[in-house]
Amino acid sequence: MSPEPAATPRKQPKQERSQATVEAILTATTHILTENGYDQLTTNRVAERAGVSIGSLYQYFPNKKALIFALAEHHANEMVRLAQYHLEGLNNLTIPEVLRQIVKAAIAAHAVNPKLHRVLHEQIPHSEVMRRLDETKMENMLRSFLAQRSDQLQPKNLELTIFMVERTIRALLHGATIDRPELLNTGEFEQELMAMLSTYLVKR
Amino acid sequence: MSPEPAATPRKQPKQERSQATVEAILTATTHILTENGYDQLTTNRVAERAGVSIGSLYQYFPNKKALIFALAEHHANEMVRLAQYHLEGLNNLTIPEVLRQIVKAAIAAHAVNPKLHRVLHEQIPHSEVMRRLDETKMENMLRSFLAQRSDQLQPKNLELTIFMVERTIRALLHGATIDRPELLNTGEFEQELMAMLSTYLVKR
DNA sequence: TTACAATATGAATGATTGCTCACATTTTAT
DNA sequence: ATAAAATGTGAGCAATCATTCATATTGTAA
Repeated sequence: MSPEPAATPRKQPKQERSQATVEAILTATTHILTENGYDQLTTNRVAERAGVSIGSLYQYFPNKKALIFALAEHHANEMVRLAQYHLEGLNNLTIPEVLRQIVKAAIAAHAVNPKLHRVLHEQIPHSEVMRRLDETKMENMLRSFLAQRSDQLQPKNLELTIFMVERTIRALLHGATIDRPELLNTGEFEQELMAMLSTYLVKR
Repeated sequence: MSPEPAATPRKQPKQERSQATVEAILTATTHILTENGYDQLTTNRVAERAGVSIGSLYQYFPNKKALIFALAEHHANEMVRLAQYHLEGLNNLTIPEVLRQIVKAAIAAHAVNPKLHRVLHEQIPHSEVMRRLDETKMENMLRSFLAQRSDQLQPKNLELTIFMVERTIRALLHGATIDRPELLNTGEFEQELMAMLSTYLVKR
């Protein structure tokens, strides 16, 4: 990023002020999206709801797309962060055990802000970039887990397997979050999803 | 959300002439969407490309949303039609055999117009109604297939199973169509998807 | 205090675009 | 042939909305 002077970092009150502005803008965007939907999202309305002038908004976001992208990125990062937290220290587990943890992690990740998640995915025109936000990190995590256990794996083609498993988990969690939220409370859904992946992946 | 405007065609075309107009409009919409994308889709441009006046467009579609919905509906119907064609006379097959046919049917359905399918799903804000277009019929077909063979089924909860299988097939076909089109040529993808569902569903 | 930088303001603009409507043309029915 | 119905036309209205910019306020450093 910008070149840092090698001095003691000191809190810049200016920074705080503008930091608060940026946060207010992102929060307002979230609220308008979840409460009113994408077609009610105008930059002027965001500014108003954030208690900030429209000029300030354009001081931190060059345009509306950038604002939405920043929000989507933030949300994706939160989801990944939470998932990673659930996936620490899985080194000595078997494939079924790993899968159970991965499913649990995905469930937790989708609980970050389901309403926002829904709007982000079903109302907002997705750019190429945006579509890849969640995807890549999950694929990498899966790759490292599965590659370590390739001797226990039944399917031959690792990359295809990663693709299938990642998409399956994401689609089912996504679908449940949006259309069958009641499934997320019972352990049954978790159990069956894990079972499906498990019976497919493990050598018998 | 804002109150939805009527999505029903304004006028039922009686003469051949108007039938041709409607088709020209839908075709033009398809072309603009696939060649230029959703944010280039203006009603005036559609009319121009269709070789028809803007007034004529509004004679058959009350508003832009209705135009898009009509196109989405038409496309979904085509997909279902093609799928059903692949799914006739499966009465005496085993679950794995049925699954193979279902996967084949889904592949065929996604080949109807992949570019349009992509744009429809990733660039266009989806209404509640639109999201359900493909879903329901596929679920019903699955229900009838699986219910007939419940004695061979390993999972207990039929409705949950239908949900999982339908979403899994759709997500993987959708994902492959959009992000990994090369997978659709090899039989490997078909084989593995079938294998995953099969090992999960069938009693051992 | 003073000078400067960072941050905030919001009325105004400019461009886009969905959609209407008064009227013209073509087809059908009698 | 004539009326009525169906269909077609496109200039222009009206509203929306992203974005700008000239100006004001606030904080920092000397």
